[in-house]
Amino acid sequence: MFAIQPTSAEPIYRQIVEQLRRMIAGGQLSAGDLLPSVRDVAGFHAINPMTVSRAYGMAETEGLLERLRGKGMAVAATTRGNATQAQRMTLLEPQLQALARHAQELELPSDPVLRRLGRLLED
Amino acid sequence: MFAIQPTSAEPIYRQIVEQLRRMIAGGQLSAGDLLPSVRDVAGFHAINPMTVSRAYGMAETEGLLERLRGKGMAVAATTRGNATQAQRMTLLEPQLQALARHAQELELPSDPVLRRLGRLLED
Amino acid sequence: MFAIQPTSAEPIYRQIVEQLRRMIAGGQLSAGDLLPSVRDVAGFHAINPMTVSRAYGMAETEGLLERLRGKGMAVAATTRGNATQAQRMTLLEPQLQALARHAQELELPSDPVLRRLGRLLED
Amino acid sequence: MFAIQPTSAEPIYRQIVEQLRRMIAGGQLSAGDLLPSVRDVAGFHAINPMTVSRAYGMAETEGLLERLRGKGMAVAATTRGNATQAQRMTLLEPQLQALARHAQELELPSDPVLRRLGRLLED
DNA sequence: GTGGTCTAGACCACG
DNA sequence: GTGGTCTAGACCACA
Repeated sequence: MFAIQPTSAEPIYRQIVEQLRRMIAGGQLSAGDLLPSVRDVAGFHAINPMTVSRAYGMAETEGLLERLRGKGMAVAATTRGNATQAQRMTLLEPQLQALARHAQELELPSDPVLRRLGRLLED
Repeated sequence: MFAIQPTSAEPIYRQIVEQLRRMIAGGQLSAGDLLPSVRDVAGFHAINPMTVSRAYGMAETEGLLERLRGKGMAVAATTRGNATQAQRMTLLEPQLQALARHAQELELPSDPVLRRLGRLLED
Repeated sequence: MFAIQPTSAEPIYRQIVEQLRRMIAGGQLSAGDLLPSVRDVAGFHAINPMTVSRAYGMAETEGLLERLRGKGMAVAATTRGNATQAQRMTLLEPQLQALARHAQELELPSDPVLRRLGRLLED
Repeated sequence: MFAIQPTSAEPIYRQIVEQLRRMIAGGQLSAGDLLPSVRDVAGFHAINPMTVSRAYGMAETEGLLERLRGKGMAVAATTRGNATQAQRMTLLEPQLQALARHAQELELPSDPVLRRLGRLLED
């Protein structure tokens, strides 16, 4: 369900929240879709349930999810969902800018960087 | 001298270390080059000297820099420097993979992502 | 817990790191062992928590320790631990050479030096 | 003349002062003996003349050396020189205690440590 | 409860 | 002038 890297410098709870944000914006998750339970996610990835709970809680605060009593968490009905392509590009912009800056610091020409990214995007 | 974003989630000292790593690998800094003093960097960016000192210290531990007693820090002579393009691509790989994964979660087609990155790389 | 001499010329944080290195190599600390918290060590020895934190951080960089998020620092699982006697002798070699050189500069015969060391090793 | 390790953590000036102290206590240097000039020592070891000068100055302050105008530095006449063996052992005691503690932390038995030191003392 | 980061400022070591 | 170490204390991130 989620791609989680416990070793990453990025905190686990944020990996989950941002992944949710992207999957909802991208339409992979639609309003009303039920999310896996805190216990399931925590058990599957061997992480602390409190961490998953916190991520769900923050996503709820943000309006991405809503709590369905007795059933779990679901994608919020109010979510606009499936944002326009331009809106989704905006979410990627900071990472694109950081990547470009780093490539320049490495004195890498555009071509190999674009080709490598193109290949990764095909998968 | 360094591009520092105090608001970023990435700690300042690590921003400096990683920037050093890239600039040395990219050849913008060559073995023997003297770095700006801790006090200069701290004053210029209005950050605490200890933060800069910590970054320099870690870069020294990593073998990127060496201390010239009484003169300051310099790019280490042992540094291979100016790594091959393939080696430099390796430093960018994790970011490329993360970017590709996020683009897919956003259900973005390759084309606009590659075009946007291409434009950023031209600057 | 740790033997710390605040008056020594050797910085406190390095005293801690090197002691960790020896105790792990010697098997007194085993992979997975939880270390006393930064605050405990700092309080016990009346030193600044940041000093301890710095020592732990360097030991982590060196691969001796690993951070268990929210639980503290533990001896790294990857540590070979309990090195062979020959490997442990290697860690002592520089000090042995310095001691021998100093004894010679003092024109001290081997015998009293060895006897004194022997007595100290019995404790 | 002096055994100097520029890479050591111990500052160069102190390496010189302590070596002087030991060689005078051990009788290898006698009252009146002329020391090599600052320029010679600095040139030979490729270190900063100011460092040597500082070491000589501290040794003078300590009463080990005296300045002979126009001739250079010499071992002070007032120096008791050639201390008793017990006095010289005292100068080695801190290092012996540190070594013993480290050997114990490494869980090394006395025997190999003493044998290795014995061999080094024979050279 | 853990550790991490940063600040402001002091003092030291070295050249 | 350089960097190194330490303190006291604040605030954050994570579990």
